[in-house]
Amino acid sequence: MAARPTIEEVAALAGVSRSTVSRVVNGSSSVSPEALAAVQQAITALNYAPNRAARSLASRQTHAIGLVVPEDTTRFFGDPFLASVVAGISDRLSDSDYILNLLIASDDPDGKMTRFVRNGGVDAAIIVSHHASDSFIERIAESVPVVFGGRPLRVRDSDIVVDVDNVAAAREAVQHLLALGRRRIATITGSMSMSVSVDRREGFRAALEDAGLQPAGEADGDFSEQGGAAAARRLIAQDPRPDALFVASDLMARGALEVLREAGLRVPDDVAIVAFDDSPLAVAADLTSVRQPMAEQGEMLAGMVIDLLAGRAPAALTILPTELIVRGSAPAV
Amino acid sequence: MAARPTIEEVAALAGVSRSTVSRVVNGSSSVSPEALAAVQQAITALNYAPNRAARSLASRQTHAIGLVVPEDTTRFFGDPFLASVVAGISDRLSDSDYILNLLIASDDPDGKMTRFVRNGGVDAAIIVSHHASDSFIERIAESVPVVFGGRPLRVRDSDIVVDVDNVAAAREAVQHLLALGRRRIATITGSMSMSVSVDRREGFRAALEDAGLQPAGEADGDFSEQGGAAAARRLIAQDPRPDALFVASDLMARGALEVLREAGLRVPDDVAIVAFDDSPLAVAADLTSVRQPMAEQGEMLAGMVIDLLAGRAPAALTILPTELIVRGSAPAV
DNA sequence: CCGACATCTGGGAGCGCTCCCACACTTGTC
DNA sequence: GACAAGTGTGGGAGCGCTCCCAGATGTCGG
Repeated sequence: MAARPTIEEVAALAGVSRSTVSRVVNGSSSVSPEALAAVQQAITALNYAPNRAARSLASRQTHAIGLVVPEDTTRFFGDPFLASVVAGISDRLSDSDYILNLLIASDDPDGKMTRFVRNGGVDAAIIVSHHASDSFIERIAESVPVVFGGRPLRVRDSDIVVDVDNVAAAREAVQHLLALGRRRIATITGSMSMSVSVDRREGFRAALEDAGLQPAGEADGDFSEQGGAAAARRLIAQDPRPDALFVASDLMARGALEVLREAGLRVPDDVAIVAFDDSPLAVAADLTSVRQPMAEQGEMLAGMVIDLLAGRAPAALTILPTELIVRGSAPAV
Repeated sequence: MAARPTIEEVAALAGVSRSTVSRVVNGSSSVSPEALAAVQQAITALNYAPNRAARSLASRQTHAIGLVVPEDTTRFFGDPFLASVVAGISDRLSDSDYILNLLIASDDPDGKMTRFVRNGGVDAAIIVSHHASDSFIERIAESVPVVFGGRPLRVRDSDIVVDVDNVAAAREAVQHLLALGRRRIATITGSMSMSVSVDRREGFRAALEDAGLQPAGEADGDFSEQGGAAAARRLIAQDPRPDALFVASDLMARGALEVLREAGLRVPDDVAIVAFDDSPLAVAADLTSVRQPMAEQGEMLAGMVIDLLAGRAPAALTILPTELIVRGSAPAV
């Protein structure tokens, strides 16, 4: 907890002016080699670290990017999708001089998070796992540039979004189950306040309709493992029992698998499963799953924010590719 | 992205001085009711939010607390222990006017995280999941007050630590297995670069020694689900096979359970298991587990940091109680 | 009726930077 | 040899706050 030297002290030691030190610190080109060397030496000698607050105040930027996740802590931590996205974001950001600020709160009752953003806590925000009810998001978008991971339910013209084609991906997943000869196909959806859930259900319904079939059940699993288990319990209690499940996330599928096992149902013989995300969970549980490039999505989100802050306008809508990864829970035909 | 009003503009509208507005914003007492009302009105009218950077610069504090987690993102997200601790910290902090800054990095190659802290990014840091090799922690502790969740391997006099008695807790866990009549007891440990792992193994050994027994195996599961599975695989390959496992975390136990099931071994009949953490995972998997108050630990860590910053010196070492929660994986005698 | 004290208020100074302009000094050009 | 066009450098101003001191006003007791 040594006293922190100021730029002025570094300048004095290096025998140059404040400005020159600032140029060195900020990597400006027009500094003579001698001055550069002297300043660098002074910096290490004094163990100088520029004051963030002063820098922010003068330059009007914080060099911080907020990742807003409107979920409670438990959910945030449990979900491999979010984990991968965060990993992607961190990865991309570690090449830049921005730092990541995780802002996790299912809602923002006292407005602390919103206030933090509005007070100039971050230069921009990435928003993932956005629910229709998250009104504080709008207040955030008013004060800072924003990029969405996953389309918000109500898109405004100015919104910048990175997403996958959930409808098409879900359709393909269900078509795989159909190709396997399954006819009583049910789905476990995510929360309907999120567009991903709505879209995947839409793809599910469309595929069945194309085949002239009715859904064998739709249950909300709320994107959690327990929710997936509960939904599976409801679905297999039906008569006739579904012979296939399209589950909107690996995590919910894991919960469902447990329930099927307890019920003595074999996967895929009795019930075939296609899940979504292709997270490490899918590998571990041998789940056929729709791969969406989660880490890439994170990287892309981060890259877009950087572009945005650099004055380059990113594309309003980016659609990333998905791919059905076939494993044991719904094997190849 | 409306222009942000300054304190000066608020003052002008309210017909008072900058200072009075500052007093209102910071909750100072000596402001007349009329002035208070006028200022509050002006603040809402202009939608004023004080500039964080300016405030930090002038007051020399950031009102941010860093949570340093020296793990990679995947591990950070997967572990229910960390999830609960973070939840506890957020909870406690949400009553204060501090915000939480998650600093997650298994190491800090370019020193960005360290630099952030040293640049005055946070007022203090909470460090959890500390490994012996994390040298950047020391640099952080040099520039900012620090509180440890879980004893670091090398404790310095000035360190403030919140922990549980891992040795005693592990001992009790193993004694439960002994009381069940198990005699070939093995353990799956966490990473040996962490004191929790060393301590729990010590408790394991001590309990066996008290009973005049030898460990039936010790395997490092690295506190991950896959690590736990791999460790279990190694342990059950031994001859004679262990009839009980003390696993140093619920997450590793989950991995082990899967392996046991695949091997056709029944729990608890063939292999009894006592795990550690008593996270939601333990409930879901019906694991007997040592409860440690994770959320409370988080709350306590946060409270201590707040105390520290308020000039109140917290106790150097706080030991939280543990309790063995008996479930199906190692039922009551 | 005046000093002693509490209560409220205003404004100067300064936090540690960045940004911009001005000023050397060099180099090249016709 | 005068002028234009670079280079590198220094310092003033200012970012939007907080902190502190001084002043204004009110209150009370002797």
